[in-house]
Amino acid sequence: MAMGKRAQEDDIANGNDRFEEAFTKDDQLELARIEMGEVREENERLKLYLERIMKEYKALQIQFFDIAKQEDQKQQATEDTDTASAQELEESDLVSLSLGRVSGSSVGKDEKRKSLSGLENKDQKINEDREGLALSLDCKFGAAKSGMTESLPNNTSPENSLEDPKEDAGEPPSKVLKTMRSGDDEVSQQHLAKKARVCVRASCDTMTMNDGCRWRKYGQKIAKGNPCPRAYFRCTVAPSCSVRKQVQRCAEDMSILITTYEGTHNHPLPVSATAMASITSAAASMLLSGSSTSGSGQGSLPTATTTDLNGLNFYLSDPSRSKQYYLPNSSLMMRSPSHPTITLDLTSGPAITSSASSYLNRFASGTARYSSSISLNYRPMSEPSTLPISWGTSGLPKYGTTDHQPINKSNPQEAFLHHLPYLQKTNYNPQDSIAVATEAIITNPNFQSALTAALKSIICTGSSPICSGTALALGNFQGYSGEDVSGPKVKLE
DNA sequence: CGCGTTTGACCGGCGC
DNA sequence: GCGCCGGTCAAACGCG
Repeated sequence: MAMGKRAQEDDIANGNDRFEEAFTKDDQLELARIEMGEVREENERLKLYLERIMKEYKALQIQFFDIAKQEDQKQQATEDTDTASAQELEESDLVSLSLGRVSGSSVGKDEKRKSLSGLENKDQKINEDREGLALSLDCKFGAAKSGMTESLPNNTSPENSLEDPKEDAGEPPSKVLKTMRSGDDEVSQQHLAKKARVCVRASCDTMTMNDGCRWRKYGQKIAKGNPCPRAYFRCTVAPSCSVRKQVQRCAEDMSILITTYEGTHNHPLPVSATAMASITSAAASMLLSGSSTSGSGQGSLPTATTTDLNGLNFYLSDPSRSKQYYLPNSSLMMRSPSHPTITLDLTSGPAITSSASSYLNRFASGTARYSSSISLNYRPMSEPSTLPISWGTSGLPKYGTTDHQPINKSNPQEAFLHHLPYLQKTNYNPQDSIAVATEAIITNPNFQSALTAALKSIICTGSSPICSGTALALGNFQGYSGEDVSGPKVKLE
């Protein structure tokens, strides 16, 4: 009997254990369900946003075609042979090919179009895996698409190339272009891609701004209007890479370094180089797709527009129309009218005294919107404390390999490369990522980048803050080949 | 010796 | 046509 009693007690104890075990399991299940529900809700929200944007896009598309039609008729009627008209023709090519450059009231419309077409290009692979997402989708911008694929400075391609080198046709887009349209358009597209430039302004005390790439200096000139010499660099990561950059100090504020990138990388980039590539990529894609702008409503800038890209501050100029709005004293940027240039202002300080800088400052103020989550200020190495602990002392992420390119030994002071702005995101809260990303979708003119940010933030939520933060800050994340974020398991229905 | 920088020469586009 | 100017080339040079 005693045995039986003990056995009973044991049974009870075991029963309690099992009960507790079952209870905890149920609890976990319940928690998981709740989490799933939350995720679903988020997905639903995103879905709604996307649907709304698609609706707007379609409406704008219709309007755009009407406008384009009218413009064509006008041009045929007023065809002229002087140089001015030649420029206009070039512009019209831009419009017809990349669905971008449209002046006046239609700018805002193009913006979305471009954004979507860019999205189509960039996130195509992702979209293929997501039936419901259907983002790009029906944006059949024929030539525009081809223009994007090619012209999107590789900036995207470098990253893409890490994922899928096959897609990286390399810089000369001619192959891609050949798939669309013929002769003249092809030429103009190539011309456009070749001329597109992304100008980065950053407060920097060193000789050059280290962007992670390896550069070889091939020339130096004293440009008119600026006592500071302009240095010319060529990418040496790959012999065939034709990417070039110009580095020059701002004549008005010697602490500001102006770096202008031109061309597209046709090779995988080192991890440390994907940062600037991502930024310039988004900027260039915006530029080449004729983007516009959150700034359009702020003032009357007939030829210059601005926009925020994930909080980054872009200043877009259309030199083909007029360059007078472009930093007047910076010969680096305004010299060549045939070079559409987009300026990314990473200077946080009060600025420069030129009239144009007031634009930059004004637009910079718009960036504050995201400042709580993303720090965009470029800081020199002397402020290591600003880096999240998760980042190594070098500023490099600790995940992945150490496969970054060695710093140019000729410019040891370039070590601050790793302090690229988007890495500075310090107060990142993963739970805010979705909210921020969705806000980006709604407000960001560069839909492509915004959407990527949203997806990546979702994908990365729950993983390391680095992942989330970086993804959020980056428009393109493909460069981080070490992280398996390219094969998202998240599904947006 | 290899790699990168320096620097004067050269080329081409553009405006007058 | 000419000159200006930005951009590039390539030989010379420096450095490790």
